[in-house]
Amino acid sequence: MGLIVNFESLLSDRLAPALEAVAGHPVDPAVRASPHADFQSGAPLALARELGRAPQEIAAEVATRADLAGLAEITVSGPGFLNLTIGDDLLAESLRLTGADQRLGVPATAAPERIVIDYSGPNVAKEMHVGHLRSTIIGDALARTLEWLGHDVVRVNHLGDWGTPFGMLVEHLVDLGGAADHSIRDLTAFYQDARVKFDTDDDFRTRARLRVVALQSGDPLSRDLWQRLVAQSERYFLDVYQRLGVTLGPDDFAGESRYQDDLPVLVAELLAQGLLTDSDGALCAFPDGFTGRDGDALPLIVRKADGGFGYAATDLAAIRHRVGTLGADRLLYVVGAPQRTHFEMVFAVARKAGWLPGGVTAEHLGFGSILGADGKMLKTRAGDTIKLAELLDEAVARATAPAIGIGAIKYADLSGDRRGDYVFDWDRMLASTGNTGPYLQYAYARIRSLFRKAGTGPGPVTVTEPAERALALTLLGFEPALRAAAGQAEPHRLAGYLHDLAVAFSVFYERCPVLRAADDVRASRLGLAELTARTLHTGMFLLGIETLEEI
RNA sequence: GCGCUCGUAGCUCAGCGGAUAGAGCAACGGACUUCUAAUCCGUCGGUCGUAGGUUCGAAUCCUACCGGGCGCGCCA
Repeated sequence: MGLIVNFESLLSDRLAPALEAVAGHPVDPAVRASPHADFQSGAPLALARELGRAPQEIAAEVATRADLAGLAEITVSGPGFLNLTIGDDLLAESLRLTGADQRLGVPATAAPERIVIDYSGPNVAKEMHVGHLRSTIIGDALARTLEWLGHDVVRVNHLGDWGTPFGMLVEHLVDLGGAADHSIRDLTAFYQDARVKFDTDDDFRTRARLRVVALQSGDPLSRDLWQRLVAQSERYFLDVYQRLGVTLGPDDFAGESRYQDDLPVLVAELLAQGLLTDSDGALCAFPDGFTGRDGDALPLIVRKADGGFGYAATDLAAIRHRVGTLGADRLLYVVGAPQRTHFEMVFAVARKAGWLPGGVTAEHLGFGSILGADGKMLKTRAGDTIKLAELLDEAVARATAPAIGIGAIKYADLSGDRRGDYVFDWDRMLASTGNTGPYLQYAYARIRSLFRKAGTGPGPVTVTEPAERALALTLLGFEPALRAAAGQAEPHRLAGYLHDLAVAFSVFYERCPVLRAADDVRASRLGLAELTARTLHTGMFLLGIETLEEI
């Protein structure tokens, strides 16, 4: 169901008429959470100049006129702020309503959209490395969140499973006898061996090029060998996803190869619309507003001079498919920041070609890099890229439980603004204090421990102590936090909220004995604890962070 | 060169138009016969890169500059 108790909007609704009466026209009450009260409105300050009156005077008049009966106390404060304090009974009643709701007071969206989220996207025949971590974690958190809010989410794992490297890889497999059953570790060495041969052996290079042609023209042997590489890689990816607690499954793979038959059609459509220009044999689109190093228009190369297709063509084909066939209303790409220009160009061309109609939005959700302690891109001491599987191994080894190690990595990634770079630091992410995964997991485990010992269940909540009040208010902030996180594709807003909640609970836990309290108080505090546990659990689930019953 | 992005406490980060800029770590000092002290409380610590501008009000918006990162025609 979802029954919202959103004090900001409730207060706004009550203040708006009073403000309008004083100002003579509608005014945004601008209600915000406040450090000086539960909520505040700064609207009178904005009106002072216009009305030629002192802001305190305006605030006083608004306070007098506003009908806040049964909702809040209002006082004038400071230079002309309106401080709003919710009544304790209303707080308790709001908690009751929220607690009685399966969805913790968060209604499913009234306007569900079909949202296609493109994330993770590793390369076949290559091991996943830290470079795939952020896309996988952030994309999954967004997928979980949007889905829970009632949207129809389609996860797409845009595998790198096609293109010239596969001529080389398949040819190398032929050289090795074709039937060998390689592990993915073998495949990493396999890839490097193939690469070396490609770079040093002219004969092999020629065969590799012919192999690409054979593969792309459907030669059965080539396809079979290629398919083995793909299947084996997919098994490995799924294993990593399972360890990471990521919701990408076998049905979500949609590699670049899937669009190969669409590419000639796509080129024909673009040509027919006059959107392509021949440039030294390559077919390029030149969307408006993009310039290169020399100041000339920047090309989006759709078909290379050798007749092959690059990633621009595949990305265009993917849009065409996601909108035309999957019926997407919204396309999200959780892909590193460096590809920003590329996607802007692809979107521009797709718009012009009509594959992205007006009602459909496409967003590139970029993210920063993971840096080492030296402030540079995270690498091993030897300077190699760090394999994801090994990173997960280390996380598990360093933590007291696998879920804590994995949760620490994921939370570290989700707790900061995704656009910024972040410094990877085991000690910090595994710390039990601060804005970390372990801190949230610990808070949750403490609550579960309470219930194991309680013997009785929670009862009606009454709010009296300051720590109870603070916790109650924080609990009721779940819905706005979630809305902010989903609306702007910023998981760190939800993460920050969960940390605030865990802190509010910890303070409550220190100051307000639960099990030793007298009957009614005990039941009430168990009620607060239970709602906290449910909120933490839900929020952590939406971020993809596992909860533990005990630590 | 052009474009994007980021410069907030010693460190790692929140805050992104409103009241004395907040956390965690680090440093120092407190709280466990008491529900998980993997916790909590306190102290110390900031010309919010610089300079202008807009505004009643700017870390937040605009402009310029400085500094870091990234991108800019056949890799994805």
